[in-house]
Amino acid sequence: MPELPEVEVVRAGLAPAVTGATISAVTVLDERSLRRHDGPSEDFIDRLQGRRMLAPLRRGKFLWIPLDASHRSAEDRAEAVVVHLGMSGQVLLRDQDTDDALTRIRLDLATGYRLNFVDQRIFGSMAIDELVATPDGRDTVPSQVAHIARDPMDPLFDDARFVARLRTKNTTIKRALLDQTLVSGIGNIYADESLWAARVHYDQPTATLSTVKARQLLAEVRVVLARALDEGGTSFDAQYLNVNGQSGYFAHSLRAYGQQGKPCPRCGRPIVREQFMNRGSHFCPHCQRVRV
DNA sequence: CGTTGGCCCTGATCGC
DNA sequence: TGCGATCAGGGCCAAC
Repeated sequence: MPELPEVEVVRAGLAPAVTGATISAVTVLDERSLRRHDGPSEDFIDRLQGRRMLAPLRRGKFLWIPLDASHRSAEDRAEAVVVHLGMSGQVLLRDQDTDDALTRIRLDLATGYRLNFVDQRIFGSMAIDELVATPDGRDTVPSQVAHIARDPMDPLFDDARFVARLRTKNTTIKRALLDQTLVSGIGNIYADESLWAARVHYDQPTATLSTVKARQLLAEVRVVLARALDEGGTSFDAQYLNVNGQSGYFAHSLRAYGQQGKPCPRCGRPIVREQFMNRGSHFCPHCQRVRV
């Protein structure tokens, strides 16, 4: 489900409710949602109950809430609650008398709020993870986030390095956009939308993209992500909702994703959907051609 | 080593 | 109404 804009909407929605709040009770309804937690659910619960949360952060599609370190000994590493929404995860901000279907983990806060981590397919997860320095030493992130690249909305994202790495890769451009170690936060929807905007075919080998074209594509990625964020993300159904259970509106602005059979907004010829990497790729065969 | 196919899962929806 | 097939926004890792 959620890509960078949707996760950022969740982060921003969570911030006022969790920052400075203390966790009073933790309920693990389905242990499979702790697959990325290094320990049993009792460990997750014990380490979280009574802890105070700091302002939530995000990189790409990963969201985390650092935990207040005040009660720990100096040798302990700082840690955070990491949330990944996978394909179908949501975080819903509720009162403590409200339950949601498919809630896998529930956090009750001393302020009276309840956070329901809801996830149909259980590809998402919550975990307590230690914070480590990023390879460039400029930031601290959960260890399970350390291997991914900065996202394109990050002021420290290195455009030149990204373009240079594209050139050395033996792969095609959509694969590269979805490779979170090259650039994070882009998923199937925004990959298709950005490629459409930049008029690049999904199967174009990255090594054959000119520097100019690569930079243009990166610029389109940023335009698409920023606009989607501005519209509250993409909601097709109840699979993506913000923390208050509301839909985003970017589905109305999609140009390629899910538009198979409809006219290309640029040239009027039908958008086509093909299978690629076990998913759908939506594109305009006229505007987006593989250039050798 | 870098790249890739297969797999992890459930529930909503659609067609018969 | 019932039921099986199909589909879904992601990430990981074994196997090549």
